[in-house]
Amino acid sequence: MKRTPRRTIYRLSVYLRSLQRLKEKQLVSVSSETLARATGVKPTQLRKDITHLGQVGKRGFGYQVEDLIRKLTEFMGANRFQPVVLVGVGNLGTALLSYRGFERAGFEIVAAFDADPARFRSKELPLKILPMDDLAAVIKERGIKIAILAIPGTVAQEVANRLVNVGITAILNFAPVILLTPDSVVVNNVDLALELENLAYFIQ
Amino acid sequence: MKRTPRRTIYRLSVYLRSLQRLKEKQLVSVSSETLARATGVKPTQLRKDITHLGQVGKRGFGYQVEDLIRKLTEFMGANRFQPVVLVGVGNLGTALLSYRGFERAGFEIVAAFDADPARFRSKELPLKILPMDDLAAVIKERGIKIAILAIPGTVAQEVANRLVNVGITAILNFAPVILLTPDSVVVNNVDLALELENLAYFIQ
DNA sequence: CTGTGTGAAGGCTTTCACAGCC
DNA sequence: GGCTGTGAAAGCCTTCACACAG
Repeated sequence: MKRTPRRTIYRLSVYLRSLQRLKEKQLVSVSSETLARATGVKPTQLRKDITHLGQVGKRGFGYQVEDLIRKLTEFMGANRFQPVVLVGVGNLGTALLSYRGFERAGFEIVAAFDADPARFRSKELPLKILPMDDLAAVIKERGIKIAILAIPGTVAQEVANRLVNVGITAILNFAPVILLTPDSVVVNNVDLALELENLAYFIQ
Repeated sequence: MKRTPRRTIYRLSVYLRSLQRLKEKQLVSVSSETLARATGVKPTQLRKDITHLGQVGKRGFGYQVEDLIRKLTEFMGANRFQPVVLVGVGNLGTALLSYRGFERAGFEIVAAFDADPARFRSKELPLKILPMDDLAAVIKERGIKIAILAIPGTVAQEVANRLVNVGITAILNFAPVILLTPDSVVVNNVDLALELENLAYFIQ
């Protein structure tokens, strides 16, 4: 089997999400047609994507929901159910700390850091906020690989460097800057203003 | 000139962002090489993208920062500096309300709605939260085109339908579902859990 | 006969190589 | 000489058409 394209991997996550909802509705099997419609792609695309999982469906019948979920989960990793650190507990960081979606997807924020851990926090947080000085110790000790970066752009690169130095290999970056990292580190950027700007372009 | 690809439009926003920082540093001109490195793309790609703006650079010299910013801004729209409504003021919605990046990018959240506007809010918000019943009136009255959706997936489709019905044509969707909308409506999805999941796949 | 799996075609995006202008 | 602009080539992803299994 050829290397799986990045786009395909992304869509596979989407299918998994959608299947979990179908399972909740007690659905046992599903056709590529139905699942494709639920996820906003074309049926052929979905079948092609699923090819990367190996032999899965039954011709003339469709996919077993449970089976497909199992195969997808397995494919997406081994690497899920990972501990994650959050760096930066401002407005956005606070929201991320309280976000239930991560948990459902198999991730747990096990530590949160902020330059000023003592600063007033308006709500009770589920986690004690640690000072940045503890970053290295916690990450190394627990062997954490994934970090969420929710800090101002001005300090993002510097903090990213520190994270990479202590063993982080995957960064979900909310700072509106392009991080320069070694090739061995993978970065996903979420730039909220960019999304809006991009959206606005398409308004006629 | 051919139609500008979606990916290109996206990158053009990135260049604009980066140029604004360069301008703050008093830089007057910049080469495709330099700007490309700052934004994480290849110089040829950048030049190809900039082609869509028409004749911009000086050969043998580079791009005038101010000039390029002006052309990019113009190209990206007319449609920036738009009023935006926020629907859903939970953890994430609150963070978005306080997020300064939108403002800097030329967007203002002019109204925020929640199913339960009276619910306890831990911090002072810059805007009064309105009940969902006011949605139609506010959007129609002010001719708003863009909405940010930060509500649970279970109700997202229903609310999206309402938004479309009252004139919204662009949705920034944070709910982890694929929204079904008419072709005339453009939707950008930001699924935080998906981003993490995707990231985890690439850890070796 | 239904609906998956897949080679081949088609379309889109990126990269290359170099012509052209300052 | 240096750096942009761009046709052509390469690469990647999506769609098609249909073989084939249940």
